[in-house]
Amino acid sequence: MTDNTQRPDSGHADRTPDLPTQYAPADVEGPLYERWVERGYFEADAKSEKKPYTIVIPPPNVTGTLHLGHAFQHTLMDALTRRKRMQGFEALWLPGMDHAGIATQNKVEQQLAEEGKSRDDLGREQFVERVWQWKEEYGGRILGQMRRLGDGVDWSRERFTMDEGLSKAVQTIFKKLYDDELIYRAERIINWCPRCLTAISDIEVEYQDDDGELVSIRYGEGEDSLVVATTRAETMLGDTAVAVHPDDERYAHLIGKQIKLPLTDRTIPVVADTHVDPEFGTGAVKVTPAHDPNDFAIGQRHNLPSMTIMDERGVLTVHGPFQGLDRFEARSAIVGALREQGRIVAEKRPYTHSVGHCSRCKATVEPRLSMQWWVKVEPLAQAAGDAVRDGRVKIHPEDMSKRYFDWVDNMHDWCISRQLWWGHRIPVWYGPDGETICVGPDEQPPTGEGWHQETDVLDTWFSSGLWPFSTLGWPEKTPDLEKFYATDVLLTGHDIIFFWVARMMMFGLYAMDGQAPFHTIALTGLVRDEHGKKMSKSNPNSVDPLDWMDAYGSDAVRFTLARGANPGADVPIGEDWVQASRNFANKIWNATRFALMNGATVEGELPPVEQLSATDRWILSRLNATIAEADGYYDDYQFAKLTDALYHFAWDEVFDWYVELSKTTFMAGGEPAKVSGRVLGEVLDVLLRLLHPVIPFVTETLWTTLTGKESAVIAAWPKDSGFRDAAAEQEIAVLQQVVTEVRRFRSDQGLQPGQRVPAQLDLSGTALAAHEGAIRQLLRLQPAGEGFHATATLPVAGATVALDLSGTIDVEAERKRLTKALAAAEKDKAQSTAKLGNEAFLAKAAEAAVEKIRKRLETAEADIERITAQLAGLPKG
RNA sequence: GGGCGCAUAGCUCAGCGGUAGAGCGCUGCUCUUACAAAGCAGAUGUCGGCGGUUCAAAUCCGUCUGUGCCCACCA
Repeated sequence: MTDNTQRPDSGHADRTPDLPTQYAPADVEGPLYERWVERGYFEADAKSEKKPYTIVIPPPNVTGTLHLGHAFQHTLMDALTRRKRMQGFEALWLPGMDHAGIATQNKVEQQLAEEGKSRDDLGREQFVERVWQWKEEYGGRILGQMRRLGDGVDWSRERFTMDEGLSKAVQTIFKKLYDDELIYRAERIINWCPRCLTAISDIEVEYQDDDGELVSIRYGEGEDSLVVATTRAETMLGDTAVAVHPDDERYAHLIGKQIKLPLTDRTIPVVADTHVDPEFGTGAVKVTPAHDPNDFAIGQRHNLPSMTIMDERGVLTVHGPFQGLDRFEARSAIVGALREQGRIVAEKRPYTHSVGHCSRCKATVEPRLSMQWWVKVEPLAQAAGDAVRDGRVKIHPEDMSKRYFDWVDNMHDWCISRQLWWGHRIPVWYGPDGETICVGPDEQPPTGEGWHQETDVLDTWFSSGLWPFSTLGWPEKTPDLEKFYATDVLLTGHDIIFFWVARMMMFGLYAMDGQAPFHTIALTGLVRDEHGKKMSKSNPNSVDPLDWMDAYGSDAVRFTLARGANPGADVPIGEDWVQASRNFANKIWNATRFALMNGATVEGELPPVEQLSATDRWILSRLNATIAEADGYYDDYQFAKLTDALYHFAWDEVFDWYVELSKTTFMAGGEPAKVSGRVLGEVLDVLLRLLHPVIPFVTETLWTTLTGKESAVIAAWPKDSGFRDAAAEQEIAVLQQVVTEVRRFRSDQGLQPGQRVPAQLDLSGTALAAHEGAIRQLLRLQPAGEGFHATATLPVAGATVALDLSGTIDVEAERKRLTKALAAAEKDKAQSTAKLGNEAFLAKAAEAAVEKIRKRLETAEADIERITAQLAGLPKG
């Protein structure tokens, strides 16, 4: 099956794996993915007997392309579903896209603008038609990129929020909410984007500190005057009052009076309102009910009229010299005019204050009084909060739930109408006599003279709020809905808790009779650059993950992202780290090549324990412990710890030690080599399966080559056999200690790694007798022949290694080394003695801790004795 | 203005009461029966400052400083 990786000159003739010496991801990844899809591995079966495991994808915008944030979340979701599939669940990862109202409409409008046209030139129907065309032609590029990443989604269930079925879901729930009086229409101050020409919800407003200027303007004349401060001078033309605090003595004489509004022929009242902070500015506030949410509230309390002075594009409409000016032009013009009249008392510039911007186009939001549709959020939000409070839905990591509660417990009604054309049109019809009818999906809209449908569409988050069940067929009781709802995990960035997560909770609980849409909400951080800085399109640090996938393979990108995934925390990623991951993939690749060249196999039963060497028992013990560890991390969404554990087990233990030790066995041949081959086969088989959910491509290639089986995608998940062998682990730990210590000596002595040295090994104080051959091999030690003269004797962990360096020994280096070792041992002894002399410690510390210290003391004392003797035996310098 | 979080090796981060860890980077030696995208060995930290609790504190408490994020109707 790896014919695409074969090279004619790939070496040994006997049992040659068809693997080149370097892993070349590009050759493998594309074809593998398409094969998986063709074989239907990712298609879930609603009729299956298996337990379901469901994740719905946070639907990317149709306009979107894959960025690192997607790659990150997709990697984790893919790993979760792939593992569950291997564990025998009916795993469904459902893909799809969001129609993304404003974003998409803007895109197509831009396109039209290039043709010199506007949406009005086309008219609503044609424009919407055009958007659909755009979608067919350019939309959904991200879907191809998801294939590239390796996302194991069920393409047969791909959904789009504007699909017929999903539109029906929207209409159904709208009708239900309307009938339950949870949807209503009202005139309020809303956030208006003068560029997109639509209302937007509170959370679609991004606040940022902008430089403005705070001007103080004198209103009224003489005695009957006061000074107000504002950053929005242009709105003064719409002022209908000035407000002061009721207890503010400075203005007590003015309350209730009318004062002259400059630049107009109007007079406005001075009202008393506790909202005013007497400490701030002059303690007097101009009140513009139609253009400021606070002022609107004041207006309501005092029955003030609202005067709208701008049109939907932010152009002044009041008669007079300022008519036709844009709001920003008007601001400076009006300040200029006031200055001429001597009414500007003070100016402060720049004055930094927080200004709202449209999250879509960054235009400054204009508070605007208008008629909109609202969801009455209170009962829904209550239920959404309770579901988490009573533990039916878990938020992971847990401290993120505070944010969730803060939001759902203080939610304002949700403005759901948008003055756009692209989206779900509100299913309400207005009659000639002022009637309003909400039309359900199975009802006929009213016909006849004078009836017309609401022109507004719904906020795009309205339909995405239905995503966990609309995609499964709701409102029909489909087998999918039956089988796969509620979903298991919602995995998404903490930045859309409010936009999306809370809304799905509200709608899910409401539509599905109190059954929450997911059991667990796993919140991830945001992807950052290698210095922890935010990546954004406007920053040069922004990276296209496709570039990295081209250079290092999808697996490398995936592994890097998973490795950075500490729950809820932001993920820094840099190209160096992707390289490191690629190196890891290459390492596994070569280790598997080595194994195959030495007869590693998965054929037959594992040999019984009696036939296994300590080395074999050690690695199998560690292997099973690693399975258990990996399972724990997978279950807890601890991807950083998971990948770290597998990385170190694979590289440090299997590749650096087990494979190295097994070389001796393989060279010797015979039955032990066979046993080792079977064990190595087992270790790699399991390891590759453990890694497969995170790095599916390399592991698939290697695993199928190793096992000859169809695919790792449908392989069984490894099970911890429970086999542990503490004695073997201890034995190998001692072996490692001996080898490392002697290597350090060799290195200190300046010996070249390959240089053979005659040596005598005394392993009688250890359990390492059986490993002498391996130790000699790892340390390049020759048998001590005729005339052997030990120039250095190294005592390590009960073993003694005597080396003959035939007078070439560097006495000074050795003295230095020994002195250092002696100091370390003495420090250890001192610390341990102190500890053991501490009665409070002995009384309170755990038995194991005390035992550990005793052992340390023992070792230290033995070391001091040996090292002292060695130092004494060194020739004088 | 409120809330939350973070300060540990040059960089990015684990550890969260019992001898300071990882990856990358750095130094030296190496083509050694897979892998130089590698191997072996090595160096590097008063765990942000100051107090406190404890036999024992990077780890718990207080406080200060720096820094990041979220929320809020700062005219």
